[in-house]
Amino acid sequence: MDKKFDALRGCYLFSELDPESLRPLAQASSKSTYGRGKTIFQSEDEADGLRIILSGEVRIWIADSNGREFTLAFMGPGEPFGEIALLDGLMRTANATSVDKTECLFLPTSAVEKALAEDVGFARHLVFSLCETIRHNIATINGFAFVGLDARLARKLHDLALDHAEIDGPSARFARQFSQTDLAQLLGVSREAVNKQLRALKHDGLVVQEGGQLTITDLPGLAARAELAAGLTG
Amino acid sequence: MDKKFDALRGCYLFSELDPESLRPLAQASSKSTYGRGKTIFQSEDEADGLRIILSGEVRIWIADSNGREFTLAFMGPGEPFGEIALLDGLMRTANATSVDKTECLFLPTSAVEKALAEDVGFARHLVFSLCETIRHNIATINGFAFVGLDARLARKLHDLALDHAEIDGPSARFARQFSQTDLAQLLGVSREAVNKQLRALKHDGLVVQEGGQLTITDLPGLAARAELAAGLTG
DNA sequence: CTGGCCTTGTGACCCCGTTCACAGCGCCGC
DNA sequence: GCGGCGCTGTGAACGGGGTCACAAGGCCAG
Repeated sequence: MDKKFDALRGCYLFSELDPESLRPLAQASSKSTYGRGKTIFQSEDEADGLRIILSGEVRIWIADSNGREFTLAFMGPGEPFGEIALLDGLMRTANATSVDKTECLFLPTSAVEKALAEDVGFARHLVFSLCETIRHNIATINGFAFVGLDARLARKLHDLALDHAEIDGPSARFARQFSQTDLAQLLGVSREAVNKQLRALKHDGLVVQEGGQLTITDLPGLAARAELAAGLTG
Repeated sequence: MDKKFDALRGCYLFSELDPESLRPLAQASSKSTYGRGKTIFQSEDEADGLRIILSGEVRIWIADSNGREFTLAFMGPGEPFGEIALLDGLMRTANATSVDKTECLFLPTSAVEKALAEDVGFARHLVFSLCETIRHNIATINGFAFVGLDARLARKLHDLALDHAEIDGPSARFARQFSQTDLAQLLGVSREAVNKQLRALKHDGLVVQEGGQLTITDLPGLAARAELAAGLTG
């Protein structure tokens, strides 16, 4: 089980925990593997523990009663998820689904509580993670309240590029495909509306589409279109 | 300075802290009073500490570059605010303004850090507070992404009633006036749009307006209109 | 009392995003 | 190879919310 131990040690959440405390934590944890598009947990479930992504990608999303979906975040290797319901003991706030085949390390509630009690560093990192989530959500609210779809799409593409693309000067090539439906669900609008805005971005030479693959050709231009300074001030 | 001590002791944030640890914390804190509509801190300021409302009301809000405002929350006595930037060390996420004359207890960063180190209960309460903020923000995002303005206004009035009104059977009388502009800023729409929806609510007998004072006459009806069950499921 | 100022009420007009309805394309499985 | 299925592209029609422009009432200060 040194694999689990190494996984924990490599995670920034535990970077300040000494190896002796880490060993039992590794033993209490378990690895689970999910196929493409599998449900990890659902909104309103009861919390069972904390998960850390080892490989793959997880989508965190909410839905309405008609099946419309809004994705709050895509999370990647090294990132923890499922902390909120675990920490406050209430129902899950959102759904979590694997995008591709993904591996997670699962820490049951009891193990997390033990780690929290023993390790201030772990607790602090979890708090940072919560704060990051809040800042991300406020940015989302800002977008809904203040920003037109044109700038919102530009901003989202810009953000996605920083996380999911290899940047080469002014251009960025995505490591994976984001469909127009993916983008629509990230922005809370219809797929057709995204299509229309993408057409505008292509027309203005900010992105190109080669073989179904979207590539950003002018990252600074996108940032300008996103009015990155505006709307964040207050 | 027993006033500060009592104020801290009355706050649920410190409910598990023993009096001996509380005493120095009370000494490190200071009370500040703000007039109507005064700025407490601004978005992008550096964090200086944590505040707890003793009396009055504080509005937490963001704005865009054109001056349009969106209010994230109204906070009342006993509630802490300003934790986020304090905990992650980054700039403030929002503005805080006093609504009426309000008194706050101010705990500088150093005092909070000391309390965090000494008292697990305090840390846990702060974490609960963060989680509550996240749940509130997700509900807001849910509204933007899924819910029409009609239901969103109903939902917001329902929520406001629970916090700011005395409930009398199916009806609720607000303890203070919320102008249409207030509601518009809570919902992220124009004042005129709120006016139109209010007209519909009045027409359907869910609210009445007597002398500029809005009163809810049918709380269950409002809840139904809000489709409270829908949109939260996922 | 009177002049601002804030609030509510309301209509006209416009634009954007939604919904619905297709068409074409590429890929995978049988 | 053929038939689905998911993705992209596009257009028509509709509606909701934004913006602009007023009018009217209440309240406070001078």
